[in-house]
Amino acid sequence: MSETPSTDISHDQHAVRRNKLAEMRAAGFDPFRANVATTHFSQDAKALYVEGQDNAVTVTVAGRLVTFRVQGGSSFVKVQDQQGVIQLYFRKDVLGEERYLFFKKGLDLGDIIGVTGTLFMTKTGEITVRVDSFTLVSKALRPLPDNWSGLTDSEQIYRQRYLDLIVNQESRTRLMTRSKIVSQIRRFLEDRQFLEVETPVLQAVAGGAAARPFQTHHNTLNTDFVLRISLELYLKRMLVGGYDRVFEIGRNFRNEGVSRRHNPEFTMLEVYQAYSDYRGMMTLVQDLLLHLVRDVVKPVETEGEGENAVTRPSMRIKHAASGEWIDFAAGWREVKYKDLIIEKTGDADWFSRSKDEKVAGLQKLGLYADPKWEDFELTNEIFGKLIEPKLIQPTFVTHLPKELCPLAKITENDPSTIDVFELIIGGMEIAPAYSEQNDPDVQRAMFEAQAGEEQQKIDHDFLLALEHGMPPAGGMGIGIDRLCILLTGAESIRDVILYPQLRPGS
RNA sequence: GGGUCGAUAGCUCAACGGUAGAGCAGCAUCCUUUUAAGUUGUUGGUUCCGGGUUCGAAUCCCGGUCGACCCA
Repeated sequence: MSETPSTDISHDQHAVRRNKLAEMRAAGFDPFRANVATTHFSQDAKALYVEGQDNAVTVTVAGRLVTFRVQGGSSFVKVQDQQGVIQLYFRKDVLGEERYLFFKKGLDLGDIIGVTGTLFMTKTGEITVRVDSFTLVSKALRPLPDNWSGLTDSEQIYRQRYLDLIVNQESRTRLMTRSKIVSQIRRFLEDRQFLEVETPVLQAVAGGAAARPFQTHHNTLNTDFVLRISLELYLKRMLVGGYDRVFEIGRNFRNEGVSRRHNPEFTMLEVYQAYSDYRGMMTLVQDLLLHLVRDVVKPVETEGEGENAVTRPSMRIKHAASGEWIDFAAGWREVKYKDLIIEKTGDADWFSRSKDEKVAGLQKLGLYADPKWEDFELTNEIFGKLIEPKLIQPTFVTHLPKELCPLAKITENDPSTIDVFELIIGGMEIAPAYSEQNDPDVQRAMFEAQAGEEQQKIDHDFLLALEHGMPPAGGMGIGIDRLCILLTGAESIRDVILYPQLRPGS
């Protein structure tokens, strides 16, 4: 140990950067008070370059420094903005001794700068800005993760998503695709005269689904509330109110497990269309998904190899979990729930079997069967465990058992099923849709049958609304997060949610 | 909730009972068209936290925190 404390901070990047900032401020320049009037984003700027006409166009662009290569009196750096990366060329003889020194010594990877200069093409063919002037507009006091290896620690990726977005290009584009998907869903529905509405998150009764809600409390009303678990019941009130086509894209909250496919808060789209039914919803959801694949995801397929390779638009997306290609352009399969069960069990009389026989049937299929389960739960275990995960290509499963949803119309010639479908793609439930129940008496009876002893959980205000008359309607929901998993080929819901739920860090 | 695995420099990773290392980044140096990484030199560690075993622990054991995967 040395007698005198070392003042060498060259190893401490945070301290080095703070020193540089302090020197700038001492010299009368504060980067955090500076700004730049940009004229273009990076890719828009590059698009202005005309082949062979170097230095004809002047642009002002800004972004974060992501590469920094000094070659003596000239330097190449790259900045990244929302659109991507653009290369900048700094020369000592253009900028002058003092500014070039500031550039070389004052700037660090991660800093945000603005530059004005002219477009030219380097001898290796990259469109580049020849910098006439530059401004530091934000100093990064912390170093970036290594731009080459990226950020791999999943915890840091989720907790410090901004770092992930800066250095991991896959995350950048995947989460941008999510934004575009949501935006295009809105446009698609608005083009069909659907109105976007916003309904309460804080509710007295959490209805519309079977899930455990989060509880909260309003102080001045001195009332307990729950966070909504679905959008359904308030949107149907809109149908009663005469909004014939409505939708909402909103956050739902379910106080349940966290997994690769579940986040406690997640985004749902729900759509209701008066004078339609579940078959109308089939057309709507298929049109919507084809639009999203064609115009947002824009998959391409490559044929041939090397120089002869040709890429052309495709409608196929690779399913990350199975490696199978999901073909959206092929005819979408439609099959009844009962037929799938009969096919899987090999028992044409499955639905008239006793409960004991069903328990035995599950065990024969290698499934755990809890004797406390109801008949429909036993059957649905087969669907959930053995059938749904295998439905990779888009499949409408129709006519589910009526116990699975109390809000849909009973099938006219089969009182054991309801007029609904579940769209399964990639082994995941993507979109359920119903012919909505609008008979207030049937609806009340269904609620009471399901609620059992928990009568206080029935939304009587919703039943009152139905008694005023709700038009017949088709309703459909899409889990936006799962849709994004599917369309971006992600492996986990955390990859398509900017800030997935984690335990608070230390 | 249960099981398995993991946490080492700013980032990516080695070291698996015997002096904690490398690449990138940083710092210094030379370099005016480079494409992850130009030259030469060089700094940098509470090995997640707390106990224990041992002459000696990043490493073995126990407890905890956080994360990933699988199961419920």
